[in-house]
Amino acid sequence: MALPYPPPPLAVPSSYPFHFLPSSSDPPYDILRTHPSLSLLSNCRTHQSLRETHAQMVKTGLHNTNYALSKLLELCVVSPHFDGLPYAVSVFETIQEPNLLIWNTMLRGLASSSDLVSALEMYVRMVSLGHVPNAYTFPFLLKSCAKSKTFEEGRQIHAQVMKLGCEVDRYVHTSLISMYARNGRLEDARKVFDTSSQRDVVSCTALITGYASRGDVRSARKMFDEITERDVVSWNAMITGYVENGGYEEALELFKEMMRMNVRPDEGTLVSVLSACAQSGSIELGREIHTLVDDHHGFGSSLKIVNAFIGLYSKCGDVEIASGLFEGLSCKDVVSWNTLIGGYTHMNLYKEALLLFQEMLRSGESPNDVTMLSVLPACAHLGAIDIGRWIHVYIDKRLKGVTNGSALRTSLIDMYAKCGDIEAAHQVFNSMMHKSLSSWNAMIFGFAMHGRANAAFDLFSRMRKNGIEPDDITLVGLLSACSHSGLLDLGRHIFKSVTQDYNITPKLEHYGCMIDLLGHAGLFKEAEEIIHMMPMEPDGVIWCSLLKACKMHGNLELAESFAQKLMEIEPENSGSYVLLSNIYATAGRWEDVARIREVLNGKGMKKVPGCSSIEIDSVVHEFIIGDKLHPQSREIYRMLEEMDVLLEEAGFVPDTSEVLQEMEEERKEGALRHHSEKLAIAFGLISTKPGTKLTVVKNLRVCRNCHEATKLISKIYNREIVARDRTRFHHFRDGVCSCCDYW
DNA sequence: CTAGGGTTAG
Repeated sequence: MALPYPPPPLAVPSSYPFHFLPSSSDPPYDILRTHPSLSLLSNCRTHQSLRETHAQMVKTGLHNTNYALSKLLELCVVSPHFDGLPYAVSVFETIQEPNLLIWNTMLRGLASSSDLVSALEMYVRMVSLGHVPNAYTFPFLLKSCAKSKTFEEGRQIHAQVMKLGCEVDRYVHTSLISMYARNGRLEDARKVFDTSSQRDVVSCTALITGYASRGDVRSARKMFDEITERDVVSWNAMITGYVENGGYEEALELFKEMMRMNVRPDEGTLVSVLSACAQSGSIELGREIHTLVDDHHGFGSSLKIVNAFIGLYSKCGDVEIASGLFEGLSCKDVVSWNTLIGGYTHMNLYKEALLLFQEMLRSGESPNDVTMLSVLPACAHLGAIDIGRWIHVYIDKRLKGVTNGSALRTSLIDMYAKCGDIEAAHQVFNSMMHKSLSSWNAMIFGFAMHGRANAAFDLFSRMRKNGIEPDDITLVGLLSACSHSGLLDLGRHIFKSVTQDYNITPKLEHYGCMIDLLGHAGLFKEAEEIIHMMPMEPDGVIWCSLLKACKMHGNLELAESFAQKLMEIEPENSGSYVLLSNIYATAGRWEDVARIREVLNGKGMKKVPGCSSIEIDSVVHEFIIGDKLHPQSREIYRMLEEMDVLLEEAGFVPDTSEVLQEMEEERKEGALRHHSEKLAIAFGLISTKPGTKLTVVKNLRVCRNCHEATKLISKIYNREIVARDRTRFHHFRDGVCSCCDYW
């Protein structure tokens, strides 16, 4: 048969930046293999040394050989010492005719990053250039599909596997099982599993992980028990499966059994077990393992294990030891930073969390999604909106397609709402393509907190129209919207529908909101009926809200009995004593005030100091009552004097009963003692341009005096002032507050 | 050159 001459041009997509030059013919293999530049390659531990070796290769002409290039790429892609993937990609793009090994190496690298799209693009490019994938290609590709949560692509790859007859390859077979299992498609995984008669440990382990990640620990255990020859990995998979599903006891039990059977634990075992200890609070076993590890095995130098210990100690409350271990690390990775930052957030040490985050940035470590999920709540607590905004930009720029995208947005909504910028929160919410239930919930809570009950309920009906079922948290959000706005009847209606319409068993929080609403309205009888009716004991928050209601309605008798309950439940909480003494003071019962103070002093308890913070130019400034520690203290107090004069001129009369109830030593400083929020506002006024909105965060509730004063200040200085107290937001503008004096 | 498990948050 005569071939056409000249041959027809190759159909090559024009968009590829490839130069189809004739491939350079590689020199004999032996020369290549022993070439000095190539032996240098394996010693490269930094990005810099890699580039130098690459330069060597260019000098000697090795860069034109596919063999040397594949070695170079492989090193870039697998090196644990640095992230060489971007460099690999840039080198790859210069290769004139990459061979199958090189394509596979690139896919290998892309599979370990979690970038499915790039991996698929690479595969499509490879195939459309006429390469036929082989059994080495698919495991990499399937790993990419397993990591992302879309199994559609995985199924298409499966079809390609079948077309090429690669399903008989052991590696491909297990990769397919794992891909389906990790995507939650256990039926499909099982089908692939059953096509082979040989049930090796590896396939079984893939299924164990799949069952466990879907919450089906029993099927996982059944599979585990069926394995005749278990290896470390299968033990680890089962232990992790238990940990993931909260079965810490079983996990630790299995670990002990594993030790009894003389299976030597590896790094992965310890990491899982330590995670179980951390989450279940088994600090003793954790310490035991710590001494064990220090004594025998060489695990002390393993970064992953040290990180696991940092997690253990910071979760179990020993932040000192955790930060000691962290400081002792000569080489920290993202996880080390994330773990300690998360530990600080966990222990409510928000300032420390933010400081460590800033140190992380200075050190040159790039934060990832997990970092942000720890840092954003810290911003939210402290009202650090500038840092929060910075993080928002960072997420948009650098964390575009990460797996936790939805969680990150939800965390941003919460951060903006808690930092006082409800509009920004709303914008983030509206920009979300895939809204999860928790993002709806976060937005509803945001509106509730800002006293915008209408917006909360509008959002709720939008949510229902979108066919989304509310959960218990959604309904707490709605109830708290009612309780922040005093919507008693609507609250009653929602409370009823919790059980009747949504088939949700009311939790303590639902009862709490309802009791708060009733107490606020002075309906103590009804509130107490609910307390008798509910199946659980009320907590401190509930008694506290009733106590506050008593103060508002001047109900001394009930106040005493509620305070009694509160002291029983939380004997070390000074709040109950302070509240009760305030109530006595309002009623003029000074001997009772003195008596309570004595009890308080006798127990060595101290009133929690009011603390307000304001963020100016990304720096959070904290103030406590009467505080003179700030470097600009003199200017602040000068401003306060001016404010007091103007307030008086505007007709402001302080409520003296609130002044009189201050503690003795505080009273010495007179009636002009300034609450922390006023200090923060004064500082805000002198540190920002006229007309700038001020946002203040306070740890306690705003007192009536300060509330009145702030209303006037917003008018006198023509400033919008947003203040967050313990439970909600107040937006002061032109002499009025968004809460309409109901809080 | 390949497959199963393993740190951080929620």
